[in-house]
Amino acid sequence: MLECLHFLHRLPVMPRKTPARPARKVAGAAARKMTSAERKVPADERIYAAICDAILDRRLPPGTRLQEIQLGEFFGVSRTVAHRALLRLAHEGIVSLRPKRVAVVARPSIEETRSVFEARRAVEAAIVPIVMRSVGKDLAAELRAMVQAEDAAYARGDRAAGTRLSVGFHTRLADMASNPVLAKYVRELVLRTSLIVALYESPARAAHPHFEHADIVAKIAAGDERAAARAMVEHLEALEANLELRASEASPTLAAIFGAGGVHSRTAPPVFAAPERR
Amino acid sequence: MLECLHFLHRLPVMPRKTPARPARKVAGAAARKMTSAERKVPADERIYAAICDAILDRRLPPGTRLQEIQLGEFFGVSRTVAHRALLRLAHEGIVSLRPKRVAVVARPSIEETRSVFEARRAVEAAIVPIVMRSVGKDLAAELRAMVQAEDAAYARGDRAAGTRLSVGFHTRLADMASNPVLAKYVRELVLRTSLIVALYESPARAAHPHFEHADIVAKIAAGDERAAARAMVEHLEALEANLELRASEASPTLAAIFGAGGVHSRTAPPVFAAPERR
DNA sequence: GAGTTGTTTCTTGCATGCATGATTTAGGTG
DNA sequence: CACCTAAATCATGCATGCAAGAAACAACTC
Repeated sequence: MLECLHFLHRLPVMPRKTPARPARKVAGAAARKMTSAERKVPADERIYAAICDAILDRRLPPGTRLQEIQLGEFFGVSRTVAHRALLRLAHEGIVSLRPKRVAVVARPSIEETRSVFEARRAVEAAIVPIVMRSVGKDLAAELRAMVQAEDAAYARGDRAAGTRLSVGFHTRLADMASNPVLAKYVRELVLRTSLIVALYESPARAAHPHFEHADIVAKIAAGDERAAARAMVEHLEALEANLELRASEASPTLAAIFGAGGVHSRTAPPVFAAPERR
Repeated sequence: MLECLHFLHRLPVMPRKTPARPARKVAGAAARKMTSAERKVPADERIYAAICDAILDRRLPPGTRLQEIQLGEFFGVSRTVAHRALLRLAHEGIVSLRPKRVAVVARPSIEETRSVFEARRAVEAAIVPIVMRSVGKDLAAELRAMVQAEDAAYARGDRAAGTRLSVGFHTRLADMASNPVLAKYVRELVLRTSLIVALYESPARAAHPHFEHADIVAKIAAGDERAAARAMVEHLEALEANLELRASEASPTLAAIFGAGGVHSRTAPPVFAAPERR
């Protein structure tokens, strides 16, 4: 029952205290393996973060079903807590949560894609000059280092690391603006972008590593606010242009999906839960 | 116990079904007074909307305590539902929700104020050209009408209506961009601005009605994207500049607050719950 | 009398039970 | 054999009970 949550390889899977009352503080040898960090961070935060991580790393594709009982069991908490995490994800447009229906990882529509990129251009273009005004050489150096690490990752073929660093570039830049509001928006939009890319990424793009981050950093270092902001906008436009926004394989006949493989029974789903049928 | 929720003058106060099971559909003459609209809109949405409305109308000042049981009773639902509404408000920075503590309407700090206005400039300046590109004469006319209504309200001294229309100008403009993401951000930021204004509004500002909305519309109609966006930025800057960002009366000695009036007992709080003490 | 400590009274955090509605499965019919 | 229908199963929505923690109150000491 837990095996379909492989995308969350978070170790601290507490064995779900006995059906009786958890006896929170009494805690024998069973529940005491809790890092101090985990004790402080509320459980719903952990679930939220785990799902975000999984989405950013593309381990959790759009359409995946997220049952609250399952999630709760995995993290050793009740449905209530899992539900809270899902609720927050739903507010941020990362999971789709319709009443009485199983929560699923969102599948952003084409329209939504347009909106998300438009918003990213607005927010991130604004962030660039803010960072430039408030920041010293040291941060420029940090950015340069990040870009180098990213390029190195792509160069050695480590796409996973490359993606992570690429995401890191945007979020770190956002953090540098010292504006929690804007930083939150960027994080949210980056997550949604991750879903979008998972759905619509053009296969051609693999061969198309982008040096645009380096370009942005260079323009930031050069001190030309206008040029730097424009570089950011163009980078995001390129990213969007590289998508193949065809009307996502809406429901390509179940046969086409499961054709060769044989249909799995409900009680033994594939490693990744099957994408939501519709 | 309910009397301190006067700011929510929402009529449908269901008398909280009997302590026994609600028997949802059976519903005698008691619970059947439910508009079809109310039946569809989930209860937590209604609570959320009611609180937002109250904040926008300045009926609900920063620091007001929002107990979930109280809220739940008022709307005829359980703590669970009220809690969900509070959770959402907390995500949007409108209420402050620290663990094990009563939720209170947020009191944005000075730093936060800066962030909110910076974000508004970024988002709303971006919205202006988007609207200009996608919109026909009819919408320009609608904007003009809104501004006229607003000015009229201020002219006749109806500040409540003026504020409402002023808020409406920003949110309607945001809606015109046909971008749900950006529209959501604007709604959120406008709400937070409302709290900020409630905290820091300079008394001088009452005498300072702003014709800047009219200016923005004029520049939009004129078709100069750059000028229009700049007008929006300047409008927001003026708004921020008009605040008196002194370190909010942190804790002006209890005596100063309750000095003349005599202290109310806990069971009979003043009409508006006293601002959170700290 | 001011400050501090102990006690009482709230209020929230979380888990769970029941009911509703969705989804799936099985069965029946043209 | 496809399509529709009915029953069973499953997952969530909501209310509530219990425990932990905070706030308010009271008493006590210096």
